[in-house]
Amino acid sequence: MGKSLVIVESPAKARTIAGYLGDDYVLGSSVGHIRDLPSRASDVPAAQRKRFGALGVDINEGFEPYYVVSPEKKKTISELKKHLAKADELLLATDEDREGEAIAWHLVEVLKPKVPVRRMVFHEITKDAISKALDETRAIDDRLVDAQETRRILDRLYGYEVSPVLWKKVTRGLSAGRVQSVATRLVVQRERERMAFRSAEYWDLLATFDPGAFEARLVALDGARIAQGKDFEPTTGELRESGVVRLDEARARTLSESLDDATFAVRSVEERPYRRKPAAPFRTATLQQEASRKLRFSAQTTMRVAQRLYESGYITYMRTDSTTLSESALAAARTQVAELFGEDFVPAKPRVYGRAVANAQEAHEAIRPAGDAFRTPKQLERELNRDELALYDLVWKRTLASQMEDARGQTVSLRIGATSANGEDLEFGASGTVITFRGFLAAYEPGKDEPTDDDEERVLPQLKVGQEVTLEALEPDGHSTVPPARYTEPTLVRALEERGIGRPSTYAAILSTIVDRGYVFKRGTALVPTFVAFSVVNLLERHFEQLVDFDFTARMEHDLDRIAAGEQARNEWLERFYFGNDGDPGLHHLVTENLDAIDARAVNSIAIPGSEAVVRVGRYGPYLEHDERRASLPADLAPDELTPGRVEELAQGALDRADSMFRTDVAPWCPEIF
DNA sequence: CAGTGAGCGAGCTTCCGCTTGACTT
Repeated sequence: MGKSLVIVESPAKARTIAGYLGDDYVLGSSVGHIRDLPSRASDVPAAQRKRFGALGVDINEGFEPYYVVSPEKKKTISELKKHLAKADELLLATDEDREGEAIAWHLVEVLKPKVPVRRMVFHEITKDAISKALDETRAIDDRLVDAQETRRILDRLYGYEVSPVLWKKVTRGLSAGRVQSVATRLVVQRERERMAFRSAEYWDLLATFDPGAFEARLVALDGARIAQGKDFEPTTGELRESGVVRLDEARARTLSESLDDATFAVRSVEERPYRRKPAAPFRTATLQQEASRKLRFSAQTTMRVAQRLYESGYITYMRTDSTTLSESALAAARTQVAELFGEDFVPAKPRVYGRAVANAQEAHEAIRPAGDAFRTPKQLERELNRDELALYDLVWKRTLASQMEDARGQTVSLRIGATSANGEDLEFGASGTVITFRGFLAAYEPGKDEPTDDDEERVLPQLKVGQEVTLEALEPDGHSTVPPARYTEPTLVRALEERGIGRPSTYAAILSTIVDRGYVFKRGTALVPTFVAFSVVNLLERHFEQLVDFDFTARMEHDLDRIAAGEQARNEWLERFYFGNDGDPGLHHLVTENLDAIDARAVNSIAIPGSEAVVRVGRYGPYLEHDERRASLPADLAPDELTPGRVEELAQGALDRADSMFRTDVAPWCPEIF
């Protein structure tokens, strides 16, 4: 008698909470969303099909959605109904964010409870937080539900209206969406930069001095700074700044030889304190980044392993945008740091990390070891497999480090001067860091995408101004500038997260989507765009510019907040997006009347910098068009590898093999395009 | 009667975000 049904989203969470609540409570889980818009018209009953059409939204009647319960969810719902029949109260404990609020609302709509319904929310799974949540229940926030529904409908309209444009103008089966199209655009833009990149060569001198056999580089010649990589314009390879000296190989060799009899003396010693703070505890995006750098896990692997750790009670929830630790977690971390490293490593006050991300909803804690006392990885060696243990180790170390003291030390910068045989003044520079107190570094060193010399710990000898040093070795050293690196899984996720695009639950899925659609392929860890991606991005940039603007989602989020606050009407907002107003044509117009304005041949033509040839994307894939001739392109060719030289080679290859050579004035590949 | 081919019409592709199995490889 008198039992309450508590519904959460995750079955694992239900199990945990059941332990904190007494026998008066029955736990159920929705296993995520329980209803959604139909994915195709045939999922809508025939009688409703005319009204809701293929969109599942009645665009003429207040953008009313038609929701369907998918077959896989029928069982979940019947189980919840069974529990509800025996309960005399329903507590909706879905996550406290936009999606969680909507799930709660859908549950009420579908379960049609006859007993009182209350909404309860908590952001951490501790006994205190849950009992407090029981005392502070509220009603469902209908405005927040409105905001979620608006988001859902916007994504449906965008995805289901723009994708067919791509089928008509590029190739069947393609897709566009608020998230995937921006992700694809980022990857394409980076490749365009690489294609436009012109390398520059520059030289300097690398000296080794005694005492200490330390290395120093030539930094100035007659008072002018020696050019480094960052001084060159990426698209021209030209020097950006005029007061800078660029050395070529000959000059570097001459300079080197002119120092044979020179004396070298310390000109300056600059000592600065070094201090470095630990990074915040993990959220989904940073966990994916570090697991990629340190464990070489894909985003998908990281999430799969984290899911297992979460379900077995080793870590807290892994899909989160929050870096907050609960009070009990802070205490656990501080206690363990004191035990393992000593009191010196515990800061006077717990460290607090602010909101790290745009559009964070912070419905959960940071990702950390579960429980009120953290188990060490060593204690778990027998129960976890290799991948699980490695990921747990990462989470555990990062959590402890986040509650440890700063690393402290000294940075020393040296300048060493000499005069060449030709009377030129040369200055060499070296810097080193000595860490005197390791602080958080004792537990955890953040990974890097590309290791650099600067942040290596390097010890320089104690030297005084005026002191002479001996030249042990002197080598001219050549460098060339490199194009911006391609995105990898974690760097693309970071770029999206920075712009508030996508959610923790979707980061890994976004990567699969753009790969599955044939927009991106992986070469090692690098994400390489296909020529089809270039076509799609061309089309979207030229004809749906505002939709692929990098700030589109941020603006949407801002508007959804206004809807949630009751400052903006849902229908007005959707009306404007879809049907437009003053000057803005709206999406509907762009995908219907304006369709003829999209020149398929133009968007499917990709110019090759420095070459007369163009790549065209046809129904059967990309090919090269050059001098009225066509040549097919190898499927694994990266766009930036299509240099003018490679174009010649491919064109020649096509000529040599008459069977694969074809003329441009016959056999149209695609009626729309040619 | 069997095989071929032209012509026509119908159906399909697609979004984001929440959560796990159930499934195959």
